[in-house]
Amino acid sequence: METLLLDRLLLIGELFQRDMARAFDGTGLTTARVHLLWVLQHAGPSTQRDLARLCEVTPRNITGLVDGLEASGHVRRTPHPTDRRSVIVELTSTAADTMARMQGEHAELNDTLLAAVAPEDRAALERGIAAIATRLETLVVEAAGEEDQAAS
Amino acid sequence: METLLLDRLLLIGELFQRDMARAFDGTGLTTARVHLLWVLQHAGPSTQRDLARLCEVTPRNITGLVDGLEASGHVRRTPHPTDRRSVIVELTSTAADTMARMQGEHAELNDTLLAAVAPEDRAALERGIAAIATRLETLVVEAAGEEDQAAS
DNA sequence: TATTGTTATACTCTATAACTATA
DNA sequence: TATAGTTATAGAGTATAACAATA
Repeated sequence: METLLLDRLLLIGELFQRDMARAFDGTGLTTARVHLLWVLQHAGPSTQRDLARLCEVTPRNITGLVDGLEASGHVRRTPHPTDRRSVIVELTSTAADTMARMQGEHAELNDTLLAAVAPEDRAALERGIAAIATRLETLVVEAAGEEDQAAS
Repeated sequence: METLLLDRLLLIGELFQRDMARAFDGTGLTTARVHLLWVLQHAGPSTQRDLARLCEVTPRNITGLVDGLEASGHVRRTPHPTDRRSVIVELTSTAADTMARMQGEHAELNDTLLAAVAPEDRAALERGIAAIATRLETLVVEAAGEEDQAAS
């Protein structure tokens, strides 16, 4: 039985997750926490409310993740300069270094995987994956829209 | 800034998960439980120990997942014919129907996504993804091996 | 009155360790 | 003595709801 392209894509996603989880193992970091660090690195210092929106989770969840990351020394809570309700979360310098290193490894992995593809196939591969990602994103957005409609 | 191929692949993985989770929403099913159902559909009636190995999860975890799926009527526990320690888990007929339908939708999604790719790019895409999956699998296995060695 | 974050509570997934029944 | 599954316990991630402080 031939393997569907879809199954290979799912396998790739699983392998990524497993590899990431293994890389964090022993550091006290988890997938959810690294995701938050990643978002912080890209967005810069942010309120917890903004982090909740960017991560698409509840504010309550951000409280828990920030609690953990603060305890492990990866982030710092500072008061908002004008809004006393808000809290600004920012990476510590060691965490910023860690994230920069991770981004480097990420680019390196990208190159390693691309090197496994025959040079004459690369352009078509890039186009095909971009097309699939776009199509899938449309499908997911449509499905979510229908659900919202059904719920109202 | 150009998007890395790796980032698109990660995005595709996330979108799949989100779409799956949305599809189960309201049915009482979760990603972990559907995964177990999927394994059961492919392996046929199995002991919990075999399910633990196939899902790469602890036996304790299987107990919990089977408890939930039994309560929701998706699986049935029956005694092992010869080994009185063992339990055989099998899909109920309704769950078998559900899984067959899901497999159909899965193949349909595969076709839909492939249809978004230019016909002349498809062969190269298939080859490229297969090459990447193989390379990544090798990397993950190697990394796990090093870790095992370090732990001993 | 609306918003930000937290406390309270609960559920799922996951793990390890100890235990029971059986092989 | 080893194996299959469960109970006990624990921790992370997630959610909703109620609440305090502030806007």
